[in-house]
Amino acid sequence: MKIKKVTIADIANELSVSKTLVSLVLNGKGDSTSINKNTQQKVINKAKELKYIPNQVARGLRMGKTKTLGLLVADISNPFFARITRTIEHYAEKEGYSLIVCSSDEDKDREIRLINMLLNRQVDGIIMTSTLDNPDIIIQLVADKVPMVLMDRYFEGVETNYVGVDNRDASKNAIKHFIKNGHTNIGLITLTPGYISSLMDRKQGYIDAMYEADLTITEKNFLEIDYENLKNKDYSTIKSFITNSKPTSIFTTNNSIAIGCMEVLRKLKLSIPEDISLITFDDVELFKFTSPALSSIAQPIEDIGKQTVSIILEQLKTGNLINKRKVLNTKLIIRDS
Amino acid sequence: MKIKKVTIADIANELSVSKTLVSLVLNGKGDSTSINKNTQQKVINKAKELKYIPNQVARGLRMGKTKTLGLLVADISNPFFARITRTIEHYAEKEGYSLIVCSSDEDKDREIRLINMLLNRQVDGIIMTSTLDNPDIIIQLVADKVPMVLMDRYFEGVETNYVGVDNRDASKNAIKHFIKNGHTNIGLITLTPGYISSLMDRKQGYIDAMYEADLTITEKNFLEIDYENLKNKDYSTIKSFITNSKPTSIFTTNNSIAIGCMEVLRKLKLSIPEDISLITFDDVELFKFTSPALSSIAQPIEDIGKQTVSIILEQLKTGNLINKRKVLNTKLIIRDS
DNA sequence: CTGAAAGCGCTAACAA
DNA sequence: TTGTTAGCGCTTTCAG
Repeated sequence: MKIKKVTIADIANELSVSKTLVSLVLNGKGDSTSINKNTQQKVINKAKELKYIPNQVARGLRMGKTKTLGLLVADISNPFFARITRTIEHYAEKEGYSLIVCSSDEDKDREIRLINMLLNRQVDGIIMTSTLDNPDIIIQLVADKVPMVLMDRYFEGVETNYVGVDNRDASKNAIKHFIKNGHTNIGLITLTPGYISSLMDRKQGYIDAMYEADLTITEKNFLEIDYENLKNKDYSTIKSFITNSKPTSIFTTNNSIAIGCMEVLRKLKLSIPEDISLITFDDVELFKFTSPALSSIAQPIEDIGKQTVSIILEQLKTGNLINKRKVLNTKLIIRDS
Repeated sequence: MKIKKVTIADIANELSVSKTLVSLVLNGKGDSTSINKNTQQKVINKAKELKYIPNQVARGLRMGKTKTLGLLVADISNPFFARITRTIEHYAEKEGYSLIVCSSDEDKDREIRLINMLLNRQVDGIIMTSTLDNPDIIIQLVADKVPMVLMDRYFEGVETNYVGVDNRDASKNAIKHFIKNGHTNIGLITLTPGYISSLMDRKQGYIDAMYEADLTITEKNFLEIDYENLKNKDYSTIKSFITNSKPTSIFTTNNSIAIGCMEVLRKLKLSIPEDISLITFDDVELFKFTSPALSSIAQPIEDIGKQTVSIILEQLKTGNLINKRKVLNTKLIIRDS
């Protein structure tokens, strides 16, 4: 099927020079190895004429680096991750790196498979939002000196790079906003894999604020919805949570939950913010236009992507693992909800 | 930096067997080549013990296939493409394929660079939404027998695979809906690279409907907004279009334009649908919750992804290029706008 | 200034 | 039942 491929050997043969020379010239090392300008031009012309396509795979094998980064997110179709991916792609491309993108679907077995797949493919580094409950694999990666940066979620006690936001403080602020407006029965809806650091911190921020205001918290304040259910738009638990706990305000820990929540409130004919107030983590462009405009905590997506790539590139360039921790600022955007 | 890697040679040495044997066993060909069950187990154990990671790059070089697909979209951060990517990832992974994802940003030079990058990386096939005005490169790819499928956008006269929707008919229906509701001054806002097939067809559908209803169309009915401006949220041309042409209804050819449009209408204090009606191509989950709920043309995203992968896999399996054309159905969702 | 040769890790004839 | 050998296409000493 594939048409015979042109290799440097072909160019070398046609020109009766060595592969070495061709390789040197084609890699821009012609001048530094002082190869005849004339010969250089001939090589370049011939390459063009033959429509030579350098084989990155062979190159990767030889050089031990593929110029590829693995990007493992929870779900690429979530606008938060999609936008981050775009910025990561942008900054990675500047340095000649491509991205193998994959989604874990918040499934840890799947994530492990994907990490192995990335390792098989010899990616030069891995950027990931891990959904693991046990960081052993991550620790192993560090031990194996795999350049890596955790995004959005970290692991307590694991020495590696992390880029994210102060989830705890951001959530605390949101809850304080509720409290300031007289709310006392504040519900929190979060996701099931309860060990995910960002989600835990968001919950903790909630607790902090409630505690500080001397408000009591019981199990009735919390709902954990299963990722699978959320994905399948099965919002039944949200519905019963709202009807049972009757919160006057709700804090959701990510954008998908917020959407589910709006769906339920609409079905229940409860209006926002008259009946129930809503603030969510993650800002989505359209929240501005929803009815009512949704209040949210916006993450600095562009910056998260930029910092992430910059850290991984630093490791790739210096050849040393580093251990940076970048906690960026969020913005609480109060709209009409 | 990288720790010494374990190869099949290491396993072979430790066990005093040949690399061949190890390779055979590890690839599950132990039985078919009737290798001693015992030996097989020893190899497997040793591989585990040494934490052997197969090198896909070496394998790819040797076998001439990388088990990687290139996915080139206009912009991965656009929810339409993000969702398609997710489904493509899903179906590709089932067959062991990974995705190198990249965004062209509707920039043809960039797209050409990215196609070359994918070719360099020896992807086994390419799935793309091309933004090219000139299909020469695509024709060349076909000539070079690169498995490929065009998504969303095709090229007239180019014999290759395509998966998309009937843009023309879908748009025509939307406009007919406007007309049925008494609109005569209907604006169309689309994107600048006017040669993109899906966009052209959407415009043509508009023209069809207007023509059929004996409504006159002038230049004042059309606005083409530059992709860069749209991306930078520079909506000034939309604003002047609306104030000048004073349409009573607007059809936007994709979701980003619709968002820009809402932004402008809000600034202009024009309400939907009282002052201006709006229908857009592409449905976004949140349109249901915008104020007012936006009417849209929904594409069968799941199916587009599924068909796309299925076509490319068929080519990969049979080793023959095929030439399929799948035109899927859209759904006009009339909400409150 | 240019070339020969080795080898990255793997698979697949072909031998034994 | 297992091993030898020859590359895949490329880069890179080391020689000339």
